Amino acid sequence: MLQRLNDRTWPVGTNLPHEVQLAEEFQVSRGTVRRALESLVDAGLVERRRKAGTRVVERRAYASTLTIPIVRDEIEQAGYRYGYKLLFSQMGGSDLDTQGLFGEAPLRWVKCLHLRDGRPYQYEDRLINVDTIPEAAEQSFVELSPNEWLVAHVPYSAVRTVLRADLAGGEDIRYLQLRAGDVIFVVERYTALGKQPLTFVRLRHPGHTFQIVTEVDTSC
Amino acid sequence: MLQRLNDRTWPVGTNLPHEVQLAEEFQVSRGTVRRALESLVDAGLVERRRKAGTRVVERRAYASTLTIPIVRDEIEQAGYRYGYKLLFSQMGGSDLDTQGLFGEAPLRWVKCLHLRDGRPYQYEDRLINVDTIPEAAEQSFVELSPNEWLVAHVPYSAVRTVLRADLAGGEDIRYLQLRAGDVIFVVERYTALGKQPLTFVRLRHPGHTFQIVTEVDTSC
DNA sequence: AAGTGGTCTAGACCACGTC
DNA sequence: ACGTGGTCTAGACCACTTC
Repeated sequence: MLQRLNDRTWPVGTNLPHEVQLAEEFQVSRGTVRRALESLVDAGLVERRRKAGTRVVERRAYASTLTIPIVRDEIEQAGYRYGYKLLFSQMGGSDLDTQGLFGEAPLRWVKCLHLRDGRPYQYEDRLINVDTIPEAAEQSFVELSPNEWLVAHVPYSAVRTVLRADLAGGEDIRYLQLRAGDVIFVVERYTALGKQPLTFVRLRHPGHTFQIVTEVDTSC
Repeated sequence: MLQRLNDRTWPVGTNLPHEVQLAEEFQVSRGTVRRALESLVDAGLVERRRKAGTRVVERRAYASTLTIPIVRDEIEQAGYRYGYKLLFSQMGGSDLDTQGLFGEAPLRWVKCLHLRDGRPYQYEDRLINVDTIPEAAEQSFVELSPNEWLVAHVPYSAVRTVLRADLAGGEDIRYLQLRAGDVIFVVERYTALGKQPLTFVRLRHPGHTFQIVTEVDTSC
């Protein structure tokens, strides 16, 4: 079926035969046809609706998958030495614009720096909801970064990610050792478990050393 | 099962009971348990290996999905007016660094501009492999952008995406009407069908008006 | 070697949404 | 109303990989 989609035997807009017909044609059971069709849906190649049937769609979605990396692994796997420094930690307050995401919940506010071969790689500015993650109040984050601790311990179900480019500002210049006019790559991430807010983080990378690369291959 | 993962009845590192046991416990058939477990694998919550069993993993992968948008839709759905202008088109050559991705294949080289409410929104610099997409030689791309035409007509199976931040250079300043020192958000995308290269594109957006937002919710 | 997940079958019934 | 996809079952057998 994938081959027929790729060689445009079934071009965009076509309806495929229904499950029972496909099962007969390929001499397999309906269940097997279903699993195959489901994987085509997952790959974003067709869409299915009851009664309407299975339709070939334009290929655009499902291009790439972003991950929440452990910065340490990211750096070490690239063959560099990882370093970490806690810059700041307190309960409550923050100049981050959280747009009321956390309501009145008590927050832990942490700033830290991830280093690659001793040089600033990422400046992390984070808020943690102590209502939903009470253990976060006891963590010092002196040795272990919030990033690493959270990924290891706290499950989430919803993520919102924003990627953008920015110019280096005051804290970037100080912590990331940049100059005014330098470029910053910003990742903001907000995670929740169900409707409970967990954490919001703003990650700032020197633009000249950082990029996100994703690869996907859904080949035949 | 999702609930047990979220409330850490089954914490990271645990092995789940095997399929037959779960089937008995939840009073369903093994097939049903399997489908549920498969969706947990897709969500990146567990990993499974024969004989070794089903294991709870750290939650980091599978955060967000990037799409290959049709720029027109992206702009119009945000409530703006879309505009398009072909800047340049020829066969062969290019100053883009394609790192030998296309080998000796004949290429179509196109530059164009996507406008939002009359203002430059995205500067597109693209190479199309005419060996694998011969129809691309006949398209003028005067009315219809390569982006739109390709998404509608050409299936792909592999995508490589690079996201980064940059400073505005010569062409950005001219086409995107920016000033030296302004920030650019760059998306580079390379697509292929199997091992056949299809197209490489570099998209440049004014950094102050552009960001990528992705949301995922795998809630209970 | 044994135990786990992986694949397949044949059949039943359900539920949605288009016609 | 009816045709399509969606869900479930009970069972068989296979294939990998760890013990």
